[in-house]
Amino acid sequence: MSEKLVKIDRIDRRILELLQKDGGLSNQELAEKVGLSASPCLRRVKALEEAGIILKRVTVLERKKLGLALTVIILIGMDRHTPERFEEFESRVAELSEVQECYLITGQDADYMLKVVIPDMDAYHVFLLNKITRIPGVSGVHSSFVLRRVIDSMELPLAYC
Amino acid sequence: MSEKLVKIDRIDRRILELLQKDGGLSNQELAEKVGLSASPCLRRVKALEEAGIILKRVTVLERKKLGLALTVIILIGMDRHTPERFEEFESRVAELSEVQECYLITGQDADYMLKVVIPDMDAYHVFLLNKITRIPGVSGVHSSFVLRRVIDSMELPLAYC
DNA sequence: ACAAACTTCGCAAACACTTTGCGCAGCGGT
DNA sequence: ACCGCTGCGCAAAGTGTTTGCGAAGTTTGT
Repeated sequence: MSEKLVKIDRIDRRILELLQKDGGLSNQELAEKVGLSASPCLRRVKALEEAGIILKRVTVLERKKLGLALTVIILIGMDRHTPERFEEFESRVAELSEVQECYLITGQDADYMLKVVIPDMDAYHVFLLNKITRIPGVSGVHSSFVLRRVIDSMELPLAYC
Repeated sequence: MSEKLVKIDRIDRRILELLQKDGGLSNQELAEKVGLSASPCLRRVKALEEAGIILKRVTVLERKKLGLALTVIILIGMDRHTPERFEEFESRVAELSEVQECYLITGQDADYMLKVVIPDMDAYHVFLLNKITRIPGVSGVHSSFVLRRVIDSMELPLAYC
């Protein structure tokens, strides 16, 4: 992690746009799409990785094919707002593979927002009772079930660069 | 999209686990990690793609390096629950590059949950006023700001397979 | 229990892509 | 106009991917 500075020009932005959408693009395909030959294109991608702008590649799987039909948004309130409570909660949540996202958030109603992926209601019931409500400090839990996935990605808006 | 059936054995599961974490793994590295030679490993990955279990690869970028310091969870209520309202809302939201996630959810307080990534409060203010509240039918909007990102991934739990 | 049919492996050859060194062109500052 | 810097493309060398094929192990049917 040398973390050098990189000034992102039009071509870099295009590279980031394309790679965000398709991380499986070969360097050659990418080069062609941005109008460069393979070597400068690869050097740019490497530089973006060096700079820490490109973090990693991941593979996205289809949840339904894996029997994970249910996605739940959970809002959780804590009884006391002490660092110990938060640390305990966070390390316990980090152990749970069903939790895809967990954020500490502002707001009077909730302290944490979780996104959980799980096979069905039965499994969710077990998950909630045995995993979430067992964590010390958890006082209020509100579950919202996802009916429709309008947008679900990790793409960042590059328009502000 | 032939979408053939695939029975996921122990090795397939391992492949999916590894690829979820690091989509940039070469087939050779992957093969070594799962204890296979390159050719059967590649054939399995291809089969998982064919079956639609592996959806795509994406590249994850570092938001802070791109000047996107703020993440907001927005809960939105609609005035009338008609299909037209929902369709209009969803197609308008799909146009907004700042919106990373958008789900139609159950619950009395809100109809939609959005996750928005944006540079700062000023930009968010503009975004909310010019983009979100302008969409017909949006009646209640509640913003929660992300203070800490405990978990943020797209990994699915493979323990249920 | 045995054989046919099927599955899945590893090896090796053919092929393709990635990666590096190098020379050249364009640009900004003096 | 010249020097230095940056970034490009070409080409060669190095790696990785991909395919065909025979062997080994497993299941199915008789």
